[in-house]
Amino acid sequence: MADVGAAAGVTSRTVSNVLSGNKPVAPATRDAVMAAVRELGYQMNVTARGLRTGRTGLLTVAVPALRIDYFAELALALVDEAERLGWAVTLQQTQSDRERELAILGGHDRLLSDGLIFQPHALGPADGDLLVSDQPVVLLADHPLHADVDQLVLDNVAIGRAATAHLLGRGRRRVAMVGPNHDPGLSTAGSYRQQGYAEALAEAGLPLRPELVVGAARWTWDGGAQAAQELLASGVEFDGLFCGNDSLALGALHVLQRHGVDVPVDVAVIGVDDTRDAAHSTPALSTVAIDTAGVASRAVGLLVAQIERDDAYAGPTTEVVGHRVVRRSSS
Amino acid sequence: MADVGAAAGVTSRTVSNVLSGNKPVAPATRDAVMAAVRELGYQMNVTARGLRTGRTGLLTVAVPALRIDYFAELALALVDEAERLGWAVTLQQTQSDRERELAILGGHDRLLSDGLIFQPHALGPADGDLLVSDQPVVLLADHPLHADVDQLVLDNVAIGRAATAHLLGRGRRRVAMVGPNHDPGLSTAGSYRQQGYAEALAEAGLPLRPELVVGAARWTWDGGAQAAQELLASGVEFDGLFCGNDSLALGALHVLQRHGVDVPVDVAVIGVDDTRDAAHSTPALSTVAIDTAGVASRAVGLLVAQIERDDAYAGPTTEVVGHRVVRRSSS
DNA sequence: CTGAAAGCGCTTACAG
DNA sequence: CTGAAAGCGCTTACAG
Repeated sequence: MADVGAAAGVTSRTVSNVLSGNKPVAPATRDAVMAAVRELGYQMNVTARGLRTGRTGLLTVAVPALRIDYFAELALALVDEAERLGWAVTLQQTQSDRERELAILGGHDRLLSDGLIFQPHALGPADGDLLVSDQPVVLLADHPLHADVDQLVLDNVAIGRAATAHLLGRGRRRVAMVGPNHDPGLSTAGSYRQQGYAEALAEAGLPLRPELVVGAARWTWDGGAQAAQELLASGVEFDGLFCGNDSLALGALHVLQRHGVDVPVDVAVIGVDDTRDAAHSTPALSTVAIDTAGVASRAVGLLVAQIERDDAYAGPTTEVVGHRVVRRSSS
Repeated sequence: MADVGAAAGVTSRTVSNVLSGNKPVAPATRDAVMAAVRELGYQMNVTARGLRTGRTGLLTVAVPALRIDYFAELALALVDEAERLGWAVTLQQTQSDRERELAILGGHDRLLSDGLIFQPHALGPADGDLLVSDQPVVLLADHPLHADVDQLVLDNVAIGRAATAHLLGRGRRRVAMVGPNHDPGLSTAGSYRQQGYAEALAEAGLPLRPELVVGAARWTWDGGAQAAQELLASGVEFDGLFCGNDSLALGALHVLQRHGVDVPVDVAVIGVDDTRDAAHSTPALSTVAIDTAGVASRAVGLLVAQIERDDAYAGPTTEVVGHRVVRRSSS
């Protein structure tokens, strides 16, 4: 930068002012500096700028795994929203590994960035106590964590209840569920959604039949296909199927149809998330839509407000993320 | 860091050595330092470390748009591969905007990172001359750029030829194509794949019928659905359909089926990319698979070799990315 | 509007 | 194995 200044007949301060635009510079000086920049092929050292200003222009987004459609769509929505506000996003996957998630909470394993949006997967509510971070944080979670930070939380019990109630409302009386994950290490949305499922059945005065509930270790298309196989193989009768997410539902849908089950006549199916694929299946998949774009916009908004010490930022809040049933042809 | 040293009875140099692991430190000293770190809740300033070492641990991946399945899968494969080697990835979208792509080539609009993997979309071969970068770069492209850097290039003509030849090999004689994009600003893969299509027809001694070629401005599911509508509405007969990518093919497949067209009996369909959705449609979609994982691994490998000045790195190369026809039920 | 200088928080030769 | 000090390349009060 000093070299550029020398070539333009000014000091590095003026070069800095021209390049950053922080302070006004006389047009002639400005042109001379830009000419020198071009001639010397000067490119600013962004790391040095970052050290000085305390800003990197980067946000970190940490999710369990990008191979899971929901997290991929969430991450990409966050990238879009951040970009709109002039920030770039660095992606980090935890693979639902508890140690890794604790390291992120604890502020170790820190990437170069000004703030963190973190979706834990293997942490319980009490683990929030371990949040020690001197950097701005927004948590996205399946349940509130015991931590004094911004949190956007899904109401998974309500989601499970809404999905199940929808199928009951379509006249189904033997509604099966695919999804609960009893891995003790993972506090997934599965058990909360299962609770909602049970509540909806109870509200309708219907019995909870354990044989209608099939677990799925991984919430993927293959997991859903396998669960549907199991359900069909068991010979148990069912006329409705609530799947923990859309990936499971699409896999299940495929298997049901291959076995000659008419969806929705024989079995009505509903998923959760409203991923892009849901609208494209045949029949198109009913689902409980989670407002991913809304989550992304709110999460980035809160994080940037923290980073920029926005006056309008009133301190940590815990907000519940909205959801709504989207009825399509599968139910 | 000096404070931590004071609390542990050493200087910042020793704290640095303990934290970085660069130099051996006596166990007792080491423990004292770690204790002080914990007690003071010290978290290293990664930006300062970056300025000093000249490394950020970050790679930038710039693609046209993450809403396009192929680029999303490519970007996520790059994230996976980078993570495997201990690097994190910052994502940047160009929206196929020529100015933005030129800014990236020119080294302006630079993010904090040690290297760049860049898939241009609006640049012609000659634009490569504008590549002025003092940072390591790997280009992923639809055609070689005139630049002395590492490039991984698709052979799009061969891909179009292979897809079309596959349909011809299945006995089809009136093969339609969806995809060419005649937007002069975009040097997409479309025109190359169309050239391959034409070559395959010529090799089989079949005429090129312009009425069988339908453009698609956006290579999305909706774009494919719309193109199929047009094709059906035009009343032209066809028994094979080559789509520029899988998203187009899945949209077209949906519309064909909704209009009672039996795939593959009436019309055999093939796409390109082998995105995850291709295997999940009914019927499962035939496609020309691009070795995305291979591209990701090679791209990250080349970039890291440049960054680390690996002795095994022999200077810029241009390599052709592999592809192969995957036959499924749609053809 | 511009110069000369301090300092952001690390790492690393230079000594011991 | 550790201390004292320089320096990475910027930005920004302090002066003028």
